[in-house]
Amino acid sequence: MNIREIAKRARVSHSTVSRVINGVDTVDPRLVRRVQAVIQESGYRPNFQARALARGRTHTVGLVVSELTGGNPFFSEIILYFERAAVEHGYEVLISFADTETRPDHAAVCAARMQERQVEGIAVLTFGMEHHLRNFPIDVPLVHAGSDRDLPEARNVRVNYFPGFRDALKHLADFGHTRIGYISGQLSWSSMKTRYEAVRKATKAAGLGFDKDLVAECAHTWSGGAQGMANLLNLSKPPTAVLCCNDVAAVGALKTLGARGLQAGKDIALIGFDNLTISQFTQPSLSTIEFSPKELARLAFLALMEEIQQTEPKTSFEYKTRFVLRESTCAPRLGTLS
Amino acid sequence: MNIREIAKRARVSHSTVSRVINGVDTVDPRLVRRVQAVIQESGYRPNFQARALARGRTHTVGLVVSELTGGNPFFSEIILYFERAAVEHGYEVLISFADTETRPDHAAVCAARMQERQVEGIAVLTFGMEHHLRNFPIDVPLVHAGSDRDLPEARNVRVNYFPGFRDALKHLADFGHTRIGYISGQLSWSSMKTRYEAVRKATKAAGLGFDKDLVAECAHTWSGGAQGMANLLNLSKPPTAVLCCNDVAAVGALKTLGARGLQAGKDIALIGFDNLTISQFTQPSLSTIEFSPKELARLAFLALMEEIQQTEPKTSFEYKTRFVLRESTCAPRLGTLS
DNA sequence: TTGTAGGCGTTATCAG
DNA sequence: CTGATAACGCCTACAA
Repeated sequence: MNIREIAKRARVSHSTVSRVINGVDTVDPRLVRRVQAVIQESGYRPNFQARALARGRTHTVGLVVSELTGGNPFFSEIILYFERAAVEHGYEVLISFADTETRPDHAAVCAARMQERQVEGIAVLTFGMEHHLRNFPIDVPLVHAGSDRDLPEARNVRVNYFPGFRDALKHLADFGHTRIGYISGQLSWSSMKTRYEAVRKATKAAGLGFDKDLVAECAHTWSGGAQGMANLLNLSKPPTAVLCCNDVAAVGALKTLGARGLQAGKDIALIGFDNLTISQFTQPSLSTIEFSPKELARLAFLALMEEIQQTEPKTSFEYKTRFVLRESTCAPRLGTLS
Repeated sequence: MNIREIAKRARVSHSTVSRVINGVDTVDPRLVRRVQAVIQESGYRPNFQARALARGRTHTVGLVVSELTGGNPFFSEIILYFERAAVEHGYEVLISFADTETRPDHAAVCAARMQERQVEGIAVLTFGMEHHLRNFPIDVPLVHAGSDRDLPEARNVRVNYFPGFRDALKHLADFGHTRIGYISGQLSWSSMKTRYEAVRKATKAAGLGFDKDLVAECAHTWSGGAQGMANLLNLSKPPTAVLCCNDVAAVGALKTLGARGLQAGKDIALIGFDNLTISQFTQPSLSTIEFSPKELARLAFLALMEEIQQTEPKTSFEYKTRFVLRESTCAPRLGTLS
């Protein structure tokens, strides 16, 4: 069933059918009705491929996220809200998971595949692996998110990690903590590097000394967090408070604490990052730093729209992190006991 | 940069270029080299839209999942593994989240949108809301997953809920439990209804009586689980063991237990469903029933391939649940104390 | 206001 | 083995 068939049945030319479909208002109302009736009863739907080919626009965008984080609800929500924003703007989204671990250039491969599909733009939200795209000339609009500065290679939704960490560290300093640990993701991920720097800066801003020995570099996963906390507790002088690079790692850290008979919010202060729904349901609930996938995904999509439409002047999109106080923090105890 | 431009530069017809691109082996090797050289240096990539139009195949499939579950890692992994299987077979995937809560027909709307995009098939993995598609004539191959029986309206990856629940209940019965609660998702979701029936059947199979009053029907979310457990504990005679419709709800239930000073695996037995990664990181770790998104997504994709290729005879895909023992179960205590 | 003709970038069917 | 030529389904001047 195509446009010509409809035309034949409605006894008009296929151009007229095309006009009706596209709401051109110079068509005789009687013809409009006749055509629409035929469309109705035949259940005809225009072929998007053909339309895209003719118009040169696909109304499709690509979204590349990191595969490592498959079990991390953060990315699940990124996808959800990105898709929602896209649909609201009449776009469809092609999804791809990049294996950033074993194949650093995989995100580029995914992006290239999408480009063949004529996507109008691509959001590469891998939070730290974007730089591998530089060597691949992708010539559709590209958007990243997560870096704290403007990127030379693509539009970026900047993330200001500082406010969240600043208030978190101020909170800990007020409690009297001086030995503050940090469970970091692998610093080869630029986003993890950026968070690390933000922690360092925030520590100093809180008037505390930053101690590299209290940084555990692990995978930013459930098990990575568990490992990181184990490493910190095994130090001869463990920290009295610990920040984590994300909530998933913080949940892993909680597990290690439990296994050693320690309790966050009582024996040690623990702070996560992301403010996932789960952080409300841990025991104790997790103080954390909000990094809303909903907001980020929305900003990323809007930035992508601007790139596609070449809007000028460009809006400067920035996401500001924010400290969320719950139950997992307390005054120093571990250090003072030992 | 299109196929004609390449043809001009390589001094051949565009048909020859097409042949080279598609690896037709009757082309003069010298021409092949000449064409490939031009393709190389120009960075030309074929236009998938045009190719799809000409071939009548898009090599694209759709995946519709439920939006409610946005914060649930289960769906994040479903998407990941479905995409992976698709890419392995040379397919790209269009993703959509259906708002199954407030718009029961939304999955159908999403599917219709995808159909306009000429997807070759659609997997609607909403686990319980599929029946709303019946009234929408979608005429591309459709696959569902989660029902325990073959569906009239679409191919289905059957899930056998029984083995998992049977072993779970046997385990509880061996401990001596007789009052076993169940935190169910809303029974308007057919998948929740099916799980409920499986629990009932398994309870009887374990030689126990099934008590409807010990079933709490809530949302299958973190907070739903918390609420469900609260409801059960508020009974005049609470259950000594509780099953949950999924792990996310079980984590919510753990939260309620903690708030009341109770401990799973000591004061009360708790069993989840899904075997999400997080179930290894709760405290105590969660005994659960494995419902692997990885395997399910893979089976769903394979079933979809069969539907698309109209393979005969059809493979009967069934996923069998399996009980996973961890630390959250114990002998009855709560009831015996009161 | 309507219809005719040409084009979007491919693939596929023919002669040659 | 190669190259015209005609689809694929739609949009859009341009002409009527």
